[in-house]
Amino acid sequence: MLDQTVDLDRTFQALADQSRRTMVERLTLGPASVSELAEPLAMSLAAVLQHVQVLESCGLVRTEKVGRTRTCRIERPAMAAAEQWITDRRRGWEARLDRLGDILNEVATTEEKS
Amino acid sequence: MLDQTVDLDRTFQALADQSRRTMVERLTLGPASVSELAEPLAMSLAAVLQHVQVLESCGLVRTEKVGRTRTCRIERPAMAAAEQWITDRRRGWEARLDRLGDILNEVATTEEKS
DNA sequence: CAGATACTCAAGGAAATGCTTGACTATGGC
DNA sequence: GCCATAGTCAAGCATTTCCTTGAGTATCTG
Repeated sequence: MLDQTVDLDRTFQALADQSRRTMVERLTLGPASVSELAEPLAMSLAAVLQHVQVLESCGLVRTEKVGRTRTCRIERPAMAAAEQWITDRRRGWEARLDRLGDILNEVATTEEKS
Repeated sequence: MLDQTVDLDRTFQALADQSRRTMVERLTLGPASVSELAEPLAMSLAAVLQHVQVLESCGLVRTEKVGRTRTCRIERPAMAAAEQWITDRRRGWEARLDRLGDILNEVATTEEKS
């Protein structure tokens, strides 16, 4: 629980790349091999592998090698952590706007009374 | 609508740094000056300014200079876009798990029948 | 066994990041 | 006017990122 900072760094960093997001999008449709992930991308297989390793190192993806092919699949928790951070911010900030609204209402009411 | 790719790149990239996330967290509590954002961070003001510029360039933050102080405030849409991308993935992937569940159920039912 | 497939590893290079320092410019307060 | 405050600009530097190429290594397929 202590290195959530580092994990979030890594996770957001991993998502900050269109190629990797494309891979993640593909993987939400189901597991895929490295070559399958590479297919829509204009880069060497070695490069794709490096991306897979980035996704793996932040826990967004888990891989397993069977025979000569490595199968990749999405891992929920990492994605959830990123989502959580954002929703937490939104919540805090919506709460603030609510309070602001309350204050404005109160001011309006007070004005009315006077 | 075409450069959503670039924007998402930038936005996730911006969030991939603890210092910037700290600033964003602070800003969800309300607007703040650059020095205020700098206060909890162990770095020069110039560095903080550079972070602010990153947050600004991806649209997460808007700033306005009045007198000698620059006030920063959060901008919803950029954050929402990042959140949206993640929730979209989750949805697609949950839908898939549902279909998978359906199939498993169907198989189970068929097995039962036979 | 031979050739094709599916990665894997290592080195290297261009560009981007995250800082620093030092010099400078506007404001604001007394 | 003078000094502190709040920020700005520009170099410069260490690291990291994203990709390449070239040379492997296993694992199928016929």
